[in-house]
Amino acid sequence: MFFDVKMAPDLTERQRLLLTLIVRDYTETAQPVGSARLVEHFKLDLSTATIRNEMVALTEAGYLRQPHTSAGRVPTEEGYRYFVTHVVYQADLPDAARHTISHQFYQARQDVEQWMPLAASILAHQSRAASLVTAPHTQRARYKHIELIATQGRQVLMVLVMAGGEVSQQLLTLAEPVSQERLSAAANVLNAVCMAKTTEEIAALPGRADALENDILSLVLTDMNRGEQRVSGEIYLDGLTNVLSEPEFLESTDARRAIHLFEERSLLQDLLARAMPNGVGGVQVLIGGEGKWEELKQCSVVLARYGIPGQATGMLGVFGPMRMAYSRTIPTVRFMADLLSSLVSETISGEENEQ
Amino acid sequence: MFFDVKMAPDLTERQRLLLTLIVRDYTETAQPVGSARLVEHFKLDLSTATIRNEMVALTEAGYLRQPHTSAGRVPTEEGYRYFVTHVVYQADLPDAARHTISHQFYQARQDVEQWMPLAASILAHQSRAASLVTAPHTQRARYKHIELIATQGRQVLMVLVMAGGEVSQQLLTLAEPVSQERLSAAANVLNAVCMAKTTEEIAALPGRADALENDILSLVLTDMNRGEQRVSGEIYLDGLTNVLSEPEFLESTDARRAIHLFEERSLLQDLLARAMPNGVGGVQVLIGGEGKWEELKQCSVVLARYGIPGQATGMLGVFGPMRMAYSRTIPTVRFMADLLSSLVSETISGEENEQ
DNA sequence: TTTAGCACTCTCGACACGAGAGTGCTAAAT
DNA sequence: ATTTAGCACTCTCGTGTCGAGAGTGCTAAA
Repeated sequence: MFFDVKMAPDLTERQRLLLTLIVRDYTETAQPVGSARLVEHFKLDLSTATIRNEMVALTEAGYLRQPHTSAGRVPTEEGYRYFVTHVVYQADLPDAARHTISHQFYQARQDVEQWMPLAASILAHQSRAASLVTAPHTQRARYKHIELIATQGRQVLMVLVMAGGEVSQQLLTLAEPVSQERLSAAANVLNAVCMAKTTEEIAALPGRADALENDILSLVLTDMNRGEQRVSGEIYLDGLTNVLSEPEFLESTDARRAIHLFEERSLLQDLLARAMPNGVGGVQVLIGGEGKWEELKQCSVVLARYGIPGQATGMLGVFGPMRMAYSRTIPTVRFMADLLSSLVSETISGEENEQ
Repeated sequence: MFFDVKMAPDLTERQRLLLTLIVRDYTETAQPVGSARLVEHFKLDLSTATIRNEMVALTEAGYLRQPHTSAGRVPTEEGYRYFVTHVVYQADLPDAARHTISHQFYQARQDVEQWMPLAASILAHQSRAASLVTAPHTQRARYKHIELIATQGRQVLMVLVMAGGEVSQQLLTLAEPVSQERLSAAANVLNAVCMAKTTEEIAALPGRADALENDILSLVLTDMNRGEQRVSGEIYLDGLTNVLSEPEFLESTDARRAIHLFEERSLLQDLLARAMPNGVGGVQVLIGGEGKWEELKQCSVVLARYGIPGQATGMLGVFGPMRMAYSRTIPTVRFMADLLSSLVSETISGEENEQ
């Protein structure tokens, strides 16, 4: 979906500069930028007339548009896309930012449960927009461990651990009370039998003689299946208020629809699934919904997948108005994806992977 | 903070009726309601002039106000409070709603992790506002079970279960690799020693001879302490978009501040802690921030605590504009609190508590 | 005590008008 | 051939005016 540099030779160097400046200025001020504003604010050594001439070229090329006759120019979706692919895409995050982020994660490396909210918070703060992070998800769940803990009566807490470190809990109500010893025995048997197996392999096992073990086993299977069917685990959001105070969200009703997308988790999962079919790697930038998402008309989403392809991956990204600070957002998203990838690989493989 | 019925005898029966109708109409339409509108919409057997006379009385009593000279009346904070305490407070949720809610929970009773998001979703849907639910939290954490699971290398997953059913996971990096057998042995020892003990009791134990056990034990303690210091566990939100589309949130900047309150979890926890010092029981209604919360100027919050006092309690509530459908919200919140209380008591005590 | 009547006040939408911003075009300058 | 100055043109936006309409408070009659 990205243009190659050589495929867009239709802009002179100066036009490219002007487009860049217009995008930069507009993302800051949210005001259409005119020729005079451009020359004074960026101290250009050109007259406004020259700039106006270039502007008509950029407008005809489809990168700019005028809200009305006597207004300045505003980037179109193509304008943003040009800016993203040609100017900012390969930019790196400044060292200072890299260090502070690494530091924050170093402090939280102990506690896996803090990773996701921390990542969401950092993303939201750095990009000054809304962020989303999904927990890493094992595409092919592998059984690691089960624990059965008796509470009083017939209630039993089942804790199921996957190879990737995912943990799911469930409260069962048995037909009759069972002692902790009995439960532990059953758990031990199942742990021995199912170790490192996938759903299919477990399903293919011969049925257990013991009724209790059999019941638990089927629950384990449904639980693992449910995990696999989800596109990804829980979704962590942060920074919605950042985006709420942007001027384009003050009135426009279709901005409100976009936020609705974020609350309805199923919609969001659908978006993630369809936006990123590919593996870990590049940062995907969805500008204005790309015609596919009506709800994202005025918005942009910067997404990346992290983790280890084929084993456990999750997604993270930033959501904001189309007029977004891509030059800050894209490097941040890429860096965070790399960082989380290395954390996940430490967890799974146990290899020490200082970065 | 509630008025007693006998403390507010300053309203005649008819004035109370009119106040009720005005509140009802205003919560629906968000438009100031005038005398003519009142008589035609509710088919009153009175003239508009009579109603106007009563309105001046209600206005002088502080229950109504006029946005401007030629506008209808709008309830004041005192007006809402009167309505809440005298008209709607003891109202019950209709049977139909009770049944559907019970049904939804019955289907999800198996899976503890679904309770909170489900409760938040139901609250948001029923009240058509934003909802929040905190996980039940054991005020005095009691150790129940620990599980240590080796991943490759020096990484160990620790799963700690409390008596109330809370589970916390943590990823440890040991100084040197340790076998699963060794870990299981240590876990068994700790489980035997710490069973059903509180933080203080565990801290008072003599140090373990074994270095591994000692290390784990101190981690357990910090983890339990962290749980106790939190006002409550994770906070589940839902329905923010409901409240976002309300007219008072379209422009007003201080409505935006209120939403900010919801994102900054620490602020929210502070609010919850200060709003509900007391135990389980009544539903607390905060109207317009009650002078204590600047951020909630135009908003109301309906809160209740649920669970078993002294053992495990959580909070749930609804957040919306001051112009909120209290007559639907308050009974829903009360019912949900009761429902969750009985679920929690099942989990803790294991008693079957059909409701 | 209720109601009809009426003058009064205030909001709100429509309309007009002028200032200002920004443009496109043309012709001169480099 | 490119850049620039100049200028007419168009459009937005804020302001002011105006009239219609809504809703009130008051007074006097029922």
